[in-house]
Amino acid sequence: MKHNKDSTMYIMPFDPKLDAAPAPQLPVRELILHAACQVFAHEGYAAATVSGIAAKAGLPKPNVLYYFKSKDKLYAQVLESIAAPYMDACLCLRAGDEPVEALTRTVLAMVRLFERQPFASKVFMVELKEGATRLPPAYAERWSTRVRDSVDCLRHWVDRGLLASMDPEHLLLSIWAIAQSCISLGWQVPALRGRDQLEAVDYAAATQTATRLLLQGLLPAPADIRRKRA
Amino acid sequence: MKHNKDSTMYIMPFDPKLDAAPAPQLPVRELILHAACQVFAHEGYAAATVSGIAAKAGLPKPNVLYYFKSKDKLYAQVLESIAAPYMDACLCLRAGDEPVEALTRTVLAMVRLFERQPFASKVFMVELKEGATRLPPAYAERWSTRVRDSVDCLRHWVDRGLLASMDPEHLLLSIWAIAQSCISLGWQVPALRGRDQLEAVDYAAATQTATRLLLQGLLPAPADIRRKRA
DNA sequence: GTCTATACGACGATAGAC
DNA sequence: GTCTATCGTCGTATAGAC
Repeated sequence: MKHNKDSTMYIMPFDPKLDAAPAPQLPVRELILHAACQVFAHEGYAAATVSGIAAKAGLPKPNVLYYFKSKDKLYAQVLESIAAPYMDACLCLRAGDEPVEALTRTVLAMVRLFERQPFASKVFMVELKEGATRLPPAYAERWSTRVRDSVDCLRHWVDRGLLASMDPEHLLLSIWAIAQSCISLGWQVPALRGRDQLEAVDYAAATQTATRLLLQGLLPAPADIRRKRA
Repeated sequence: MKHNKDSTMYIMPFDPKLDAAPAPQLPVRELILHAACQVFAHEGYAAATVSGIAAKAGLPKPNVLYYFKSKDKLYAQVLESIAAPYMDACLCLRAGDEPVEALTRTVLAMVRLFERQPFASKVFMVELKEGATRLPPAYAERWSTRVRDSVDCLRHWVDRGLLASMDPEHLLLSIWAIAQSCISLGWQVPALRGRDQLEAVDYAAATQTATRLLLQGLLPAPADIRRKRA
């Protein structure tokens, strides 16, 4: 174990709490996965390069391809190494649950994940939006069935009048989108705030905002009070 | 004007109504922009290639670079050629408006745009999420100021009690995200439906879903009725 | 304006010394 | 396991004939 031309980039999460444990000494394989996750998060799959990942990890390029045979497989491994928590966070609705409690729990779990693993979250959510086509088959299948379960659950709630009448598939997408949009100011849209102001996100506030926005829109309309402007 | 090796891909929108006018004879420049828009929408900026765009347009590769000097500039031109309607659709909130009416109008305008220009919409919305860094400076500045105006408008409404108490920046992002998520089943997430089922989206239903979801969550809570399960 | 041929670089991946 | 050198491919972009 030599490598490491530039000691300043040995492991460099923005915050000690961010993503995987920043243990000073990490098995090389984990080290590469960690670096790859950050690079894929920043650049996206297509724009990311093996050289860039190697540089981030402080290794020469061939070392990366020694552990993972190709860029494609490395990306798949990254996905596989992070997928599990997202299954539980994004797809934890069950027909027996109480809707408000279950949806609150979903939002909370998602935001928690975003907080602890911002890079992994970016990678996974982008992959989701692109159809999860690169998820290893085993995961993809489990993902699909659990998506169907969640959609069925939402439909069940809608049918029983526990939720407003909406298309359950759109609804599931919207839940993810809302949870994401409430924490994505840091990642995206510098037009909204100053330039490159990667300021600390208030995750507690994000959770509250997302939950509020989601629930009040999901519950059956109680009384349609529309206050007019003074 | 010769080119056009393969007449089957002269111009090939899935639907005659989709994106720019499918006029059988289009100025070459427009033809390229049209093809580029589709390719960028499908592959994203990084993965798209000049060859691919040329093929889509039925032209040899250098012709594309004759009209637009580089891939970068071509992309910028695509953005510039489509940006205007999105300024009006995404950022049409004014402090004097009635919130419910204004927000309904926003959702309607966005979904309309998605319906008429699915490719352009994909390109623009992705660019937005990446920080709009490639928008030509002139547009970027106008975009920023109008974003600030809309955020101020939302804040104004929140302060006056016309909307629930929420962070206005998150709120603006969420509005866009909800509108998008209600029409994005076609583009994304084949895991939700069958494989590659690019079925026709019901845009009227999407509008209704998004509006319903958004408004009921935005309005000040009238009475917090929570129906328990039977 | 149109198009063939090609320059040039970057990237993914491999060979093979240590 | 680690790393230097390098190969083949494909990308953007250009030269220059028609």
